[in-house]
Amino acid sequence: MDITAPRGTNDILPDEVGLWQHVEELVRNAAERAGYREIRTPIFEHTELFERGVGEATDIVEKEMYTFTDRGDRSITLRPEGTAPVVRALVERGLASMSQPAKVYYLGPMFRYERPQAGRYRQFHQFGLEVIGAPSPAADAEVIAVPLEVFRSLGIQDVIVNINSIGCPACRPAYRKLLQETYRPVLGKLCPSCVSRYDRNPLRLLDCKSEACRRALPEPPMILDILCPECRSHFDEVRRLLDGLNVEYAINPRLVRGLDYYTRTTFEYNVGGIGSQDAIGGGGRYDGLVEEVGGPPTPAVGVACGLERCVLAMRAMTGGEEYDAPIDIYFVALGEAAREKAFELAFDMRSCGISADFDMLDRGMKAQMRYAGKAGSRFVAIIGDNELAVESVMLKRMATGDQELVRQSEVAERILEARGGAAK
RNA sequence: GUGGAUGUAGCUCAGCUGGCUAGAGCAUCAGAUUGUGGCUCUGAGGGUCGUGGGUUCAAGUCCCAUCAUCCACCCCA
Repeated sequence: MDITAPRGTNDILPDEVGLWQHVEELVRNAAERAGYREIRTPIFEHTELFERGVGEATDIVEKEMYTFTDRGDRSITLRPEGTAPVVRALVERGLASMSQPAKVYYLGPMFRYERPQAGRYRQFHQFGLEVIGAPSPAADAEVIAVPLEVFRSLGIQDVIVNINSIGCPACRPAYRKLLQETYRPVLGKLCPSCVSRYDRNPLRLLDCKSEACRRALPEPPMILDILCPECRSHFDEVRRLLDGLNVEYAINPRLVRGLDYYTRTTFEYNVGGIGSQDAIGGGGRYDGLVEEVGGPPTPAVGVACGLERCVLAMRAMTGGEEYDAPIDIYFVALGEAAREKAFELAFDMRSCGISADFDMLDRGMKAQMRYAGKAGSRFVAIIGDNELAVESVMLKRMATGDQELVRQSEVAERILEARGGAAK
C-alpha cells in the first residue's frame, strides 16, 4: 500500500460516522434553538482575507496556512478558521440589508499546516456561532453559553470556562505600552519567540508557557485593572449575565488569543482527559473585523469549537459508542427466482419508508442470515420456492426468533406496525 | 519548526543476546445432515516484517536515512 491519507487527516469510517452525525445533530439543535441559522461558505478563499482578517503576525497566517496559486494566478488559501469567511460572505452579500443582528452558525472542515498530535490535525472540523451587529454584552454571554449546552448534551463534563477582556482600541495601546515598560528590563532573559513578540504583540508574552519566561517575567500589570470605563462595564455586564445563568467560569487575565481580530471579551473552554490539546473551543468579540474586511463598522462576537476534540472528550467520559443505524428488514433469498423477488420487495419496502437490504453476493442462506444479524436487522424475510408459490414470505423477528408466513403484500404493513409499537 | 518514543497480517500484539518455509487472538470467508443469525468446533485466505540504503556467510532482529503514528514543546479547535 503506497498511497495513504495525507498526514494529519482522518477517515471517518461507517462504524464511527454515527457518532459524528449524533454530535452534528446536537450542535444544529442547540444553535437553531438559540436563533442561529446555518451559513455555508467556500472551503477556500483569497489569501488576503485571512492575512487581513486573522492578522499578518499570527502563527496561523505566518506558518500554518495551506496556500497555493491557482491556474488563474490567484493566491488561494484553504480556510484555517471560520469567522473571517463568514464575515466576508455577509458583507459581500449585503449585511446592511439583513435583519440585525445577523446570527449564523457553521459546521465544517478547517485546514492548518501543523505538526499533528492527539487532538490536533491538519484537516479538522469546527462548529461556530457568530453574532454580527450586536454590541450588547448579552451577545457575548449567549455565545459563551450556547456551546456549553452542546457540551452538556454530548455528555462532556467538567468544562472549564476561562474568560478575559483584552480591551479595545481606546485602552489597549496604553496597556501595551505599560507591558513593554515592565518587560524591558528582562528582555535579555526571555525566550526567542517572546523577544520577537515584544514589539509586535506584547500581549502574547502573558501566556508564554516557557519555564524561563515564567521565572524571568515580573508580575505584569493586568489589563483588567486599566480597562477604559466602557470596556470595564461591558465585561462586568457579561459576567453578571453568566452568573444569572449559573455558568461557572474563571477569570483568567492571562488569556490572550492567537487571532488578531479580538477585542474586549475573549474566552476558552478546557477539558481534562484528552491530552495536552485541551481547549475544545474558544472565541471572543471582534468589533473591528467587519470593517477590516470592507464592511461598515459593526460590533460582533463569535465562538468556534473543535469537533475532533469534542469527540475525544466524549470518548474519555463515556465511551461514546452505539450509534448504529440498524435496518428494518433483510431479505434472504434461495434460488434465482427468489432473488429477483427479494430485489423487488426491498425496493417496495424502501418506497414505504422502511429500510431494507438483500444479498447481492449469491451466498448461501447461512451467510445471508449472519450478514442480517450483524447488520442489526430487526426482521428477516426468507423467500424460497415454498414462499414464492403462495406469494408470501417467512417473516422472522430477529430479537425473539419467532417467525410466521406473511403475504408479500402485507409485509410493509407488518413492519410499520411493529415499529410504531416499539419504543422509538 | 524542536525534542523523545514507536512502526511485524484489516485490528491488538508475540518473535530470547541476528540463523532454517514469520506466529497468536479478534475480524473476514467457507464448512460442521440437504431452508434459518447471535454460542461452539474445524478449516481457508491475508504479511516484500513502514520504505530505502548499509554491516554480515546470514537481519523482523544491528547501523544510517526517510516516511508515518503517538507524546511533549509550540500553537490552538
